[in-house]
This record gives sequence, structure tokens and C-alpha cells, in this order.
Amino acid sequence: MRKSTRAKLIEAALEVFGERGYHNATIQQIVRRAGTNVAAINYHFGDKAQFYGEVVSHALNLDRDAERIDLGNEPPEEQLRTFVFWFVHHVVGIHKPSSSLEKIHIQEMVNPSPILDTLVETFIRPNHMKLRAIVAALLPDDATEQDIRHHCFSVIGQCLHYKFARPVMDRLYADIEFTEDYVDDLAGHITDVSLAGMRAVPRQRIMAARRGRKRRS
Amino acid sequence: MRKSTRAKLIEAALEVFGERGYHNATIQQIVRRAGTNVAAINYHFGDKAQFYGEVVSHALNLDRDAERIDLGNEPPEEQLRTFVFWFVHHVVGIHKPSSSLEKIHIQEMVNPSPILDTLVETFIRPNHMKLRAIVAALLPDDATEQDIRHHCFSVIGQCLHYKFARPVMDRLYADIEFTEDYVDDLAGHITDVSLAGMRAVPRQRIMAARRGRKRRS
DNA sequence: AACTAATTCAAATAGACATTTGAAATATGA
DNA sequence: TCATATTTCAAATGTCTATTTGAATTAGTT
Repeated sequence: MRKSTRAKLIEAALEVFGERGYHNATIQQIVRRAGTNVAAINYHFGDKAQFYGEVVSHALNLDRDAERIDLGNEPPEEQLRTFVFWFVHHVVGIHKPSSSLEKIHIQEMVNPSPILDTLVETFIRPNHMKLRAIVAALLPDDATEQDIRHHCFSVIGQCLHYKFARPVMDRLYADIEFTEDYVDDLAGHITDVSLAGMRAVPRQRIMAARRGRKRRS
Repeated sequence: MRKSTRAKLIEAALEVFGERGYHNATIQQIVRRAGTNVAAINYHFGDKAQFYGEVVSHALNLDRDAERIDLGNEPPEEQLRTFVFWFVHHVVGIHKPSSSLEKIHIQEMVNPSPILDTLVETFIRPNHMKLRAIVAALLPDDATEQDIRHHCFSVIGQCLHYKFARPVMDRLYADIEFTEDYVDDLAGHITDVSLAGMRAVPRQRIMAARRGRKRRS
């Protein structure tokens, strides 16, 4: 046999689920791309939900073997820069061109299915912990748990924005082109803002206390 | 007549579309909440798409009269703080409790329908321009167009992250509670990071040139 | 009241979709 | 080769939607 129907289905599904998300992807679209017919899903996987589960865990296994970010033992500033470059390129997806698994991540964030738990544990949390270690190294020793989290979320939030807000950005500015160089610039910008933000933390503490009283509605 | 069916439909639809998005909201759900039946949509609005259009423009009109951010003529640092507080509370939605229109914005960003154009022009662009003016005032005079945009997107990206990544955050950390106070802290953090980032711009220029040669894969 | 137009409703229609079925084709093993 | 198990397929089924229909009700007008 050249390539099993099962394998072709998983391959096709990875693309389709990545492009359209679980709910929007139809079995028709997947089997058409795989060159087979709808009954194959039932035969090989039971139903759409189980199928999706298998597709995702297959992608996760692939990914386990695939490239991992190597942060080396550079100073944390450089580690952050490497992390952000890696993340932005994965997420905004230029040179890769954004693996289907990453697309599925995005889809799941926006409207989660039961497999989000798996995704978080096998993929998102490990990466988050990597970032967290870098951030912790960059913040002063007395930084609180919350400080660390918030700075992590600031980094990731800036990156993901270029994915989620893309439809809006294209309407606000017709001239943005997401070339590889441009994405590099983006990554540089995000790194710089984040580093500056972390360096400013001590001052933040003093001001936070002063600010506590006058609250905005 | 106490309240016209038409009005009840629009009101109910605003909620349902806000909660579930255009595609996921069913006419059944809407008419049930409005206390009428499915044929009413066809009678009053033609079809679901036109209905949605009317619902959104109704919400936009309401909003036109409703509260606007007043930035006063404080120094730009304080204006940014005010803007971020306003935006974060609107978006993450604690005290408001996040208007249905805002929810529809979010839904549209993630999966756009034809009305996104309207939304961008009547709502998002004006707010974006307000933020843009503040950012421009905070950056050095020689800041490029790109610098300005990127810093705007950094601010908004950090805010929106707490909306989009909520399902992931809840899994990463079980103990986050989005109380009003906590959202205030968030807003403070985002403001501080953003301000620090903008102050760091000049240095960024010098380093950007140095960095240009060694690219990451 | 009596006539007409506007509105509401329960039920019918139609289309998209996941899922099932049973027959046909193909591989496997003696 | 023949018998059996596995895999594929075209077509049927059932469910969930939006949309339409035509009769019933209500409001508006004279």
C-alpha cells in the first residue's frame, strides 16, 4: 500500500481543522481532500469528535520530534529575544508556513473543545514555563507571582495580537505586509517593549501604592 | 403596545449574538428569548444576515449616545492610563458587565462577517486614533509610522489577551479571579509596561541596526 | 360594527451536515 | 485458488438549521 487511507485522512484533517476549526470543518471537506468518502471517518475513527482527538494527538506526537526552541545559556535578555522570535514566527506564520498544529491551537483558544486540556498540558504549559523562567530571571528578586504572570501574558498577548486582530489590522491599515523581515521587526519590537517593561518593575511598585486610592470608573 | 416585537427581537439578539457569535447563534434561541417565533425574523428583517446587520447598527447607535472616554487634557501618560483602564474594563468586562456590542466586536475579530467593515469604521478606528494620538505624543519626534502602530498594537494586544486567552489562562492557573480590583491591577500593569516600552524607543533604534545582521531561523 | 392592513403563529419546506447501512471491492492466509 | 476478514463506497437516514407559507389574530380606520 502506498499510503493508508487512515494516514491520508489524518493529514487532510490536520489542514482542514487548522484552517477552519473543529466546528466549521466538515467531514465532506476532509474526505474530499483525502480522496475518499465520508464513511471512512466512521470506519476508522468512530465519529468526528474522536477523529479530531486522534488528529490532534497525532500532530502533537509529530511535534514532539520536530524542532524545539533551544534557548542555550545566553543571558536572559537574549533568551527572551529568541523565544519571541520563535513564537511570533510560529504564530503569525511566515516562513514555516505556520504548522497546522499551531493553527489548531489558535482555533482552540478562540473556541475551545474538550481537547484544549490536552493541548494546554502537552504544549502550551511547557512553553509557558520556559517563558516564565526567562521572565523570572529578568525581574527583580522580590517580584511577586502576579508580576511574573502578568509579564508573561504581556509578551504572549503582544505576539498573539498579530494573529487575532489581523482582520482588523488589515482594515485599519491597508498597507501592512507580513513579510518575513516585517515579522522580524515585530519580534524585535515586542522584545524591546517587554524588556523595558520588566526593567521598570521596581518603580511600578512605588507608584502602584500611590495609585491605589484614585480609581477610575 | 408595551414593547414592540421588533424591539424585543433586537434586544434578545444583541445578547445572543454577543454570547455565541453570528454563526453559532440560532434564530430559535433568539426568538425564544424574545418570546415570539421564528417567522418574526423573516417578517421584520428578511433573513438572519440582514437581521444581524440591523442589530449591530442599532447597538452602534445606542453606543453613540452612551459613555465616551473623556481623556481630558492631562499629560499623555495619564491619558494612556485612562484609556487602558477604560479599554480593559470594557473588554474583559467586569463592572459593565461588558456590553453586548463589545462582545460582538470580539466575536467579529475572531471570525469576521461582512459587518466587520462597519464596526471598524464606526467604532474601532475612532478609538484606535485616540490611542494613536496618545502614543504619538509619548514617542520621540522622530518615531516612525511603524513605531507608532506597533506601540498601539502592543497596548491593545496586551489588553485583548485577557479576553482571548481566558480559556487557556484558567487552565494554566486555576486561581485567577477577575474581580474589579484585579482588572484594575491588570490595567496598571499594562500601562506601566507600555510606557516603559515607549520610553525605551531611542535605544531601540541603535540596537535595531546592530541586530539587523544576525537573523534567527 | 365592519372592513382592511399589519402582525403573529404553528406547521411545512428545504438544505447542510454527521452518521449509518449494506453491498462491493480488495487484501490476507490456507 | 478459495474462503474469510478487512476496507471502501454510494446511497439512505436522521438531526439541526434557516426560511417560507397560509391561516389566525390583532390593530387601525371608516
